[in-house]
Amino acid sequence: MTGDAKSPKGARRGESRRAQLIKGVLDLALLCILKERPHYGLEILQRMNEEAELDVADGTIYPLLHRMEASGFVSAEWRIEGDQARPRKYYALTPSGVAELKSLSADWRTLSTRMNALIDKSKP
Amino acid sequence: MTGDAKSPKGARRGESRRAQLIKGVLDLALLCILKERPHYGLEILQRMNEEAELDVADGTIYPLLHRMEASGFVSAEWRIEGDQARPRKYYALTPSGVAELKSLSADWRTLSTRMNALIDKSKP
DNA sequence: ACCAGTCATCTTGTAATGCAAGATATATGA
DNA sequence: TCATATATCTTGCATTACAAGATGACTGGT
Repeated sequence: MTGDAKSPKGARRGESRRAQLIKGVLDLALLCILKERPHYGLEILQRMNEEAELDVADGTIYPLLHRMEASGFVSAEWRIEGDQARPRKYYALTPSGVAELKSLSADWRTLSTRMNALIDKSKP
Repeated sequence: MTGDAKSPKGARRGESRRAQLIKGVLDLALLCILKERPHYGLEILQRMNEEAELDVADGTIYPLLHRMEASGFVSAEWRIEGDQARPRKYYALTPSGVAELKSLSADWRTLSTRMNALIDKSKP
């Protein structure tokens, strides 16, 4: 009746990091960018658009940053840099965020390897 | 007031194929698999899980197939194969699906190149 | 001083979709 | 007959990328 005898029932949603990866390359991109140095919001946006060509909107980046902060991967701090007058909110990687980056990028490597193999296989 | 002086409206983000890609590597994987030969639903599921390690559920694959069919990329046909008794629904690529595969895999190549560059840059 | 534009952050509403769980139906074997 | 396996499909929920809007503060032109 249930027809689903093999599915691991204990695995509630949110455990599967692979699903996360498939949906959000954005998470990985963000962690990579913050690994280099702290950035503020619009700066991240610019780097994603120009460098990674991900074509992200600011309505995407701020909720993403807040999710990452709530997960403990990112910390935020208002700061005044150099000669600019207004403070900007700088986001930085936490140690736990560094670990997450390591884990996510390993997952990415696996996924991209498999996908490339699939694509090659589908060619003459 | 509206603070909306910057939006270059028009064609900007309409297509969203990139968003599609980011979210759904599944689409690409499906097209690749069907390019080789027609498959029926659970067969696709097995290949995705074993070969691509995408960890997909059947509640994912059937809606995906129906979307692809509605988009004209995939055609479906009940068929009886060899000695098995019950018919299975075989899905195959249409010419338009082949074109979509070509387009999507080009997008994939771009994305994976940029992501790998980002990841490399974030390393010591 | 005033006003328009820019920078920067944040919120809201919508649409897409992956997924667990359930429903349905048929064939096979105990 | 009943349980199991195969196979397809549906439903409800949670996530989330995005457009559009809101807010506030500084700057430059007049």
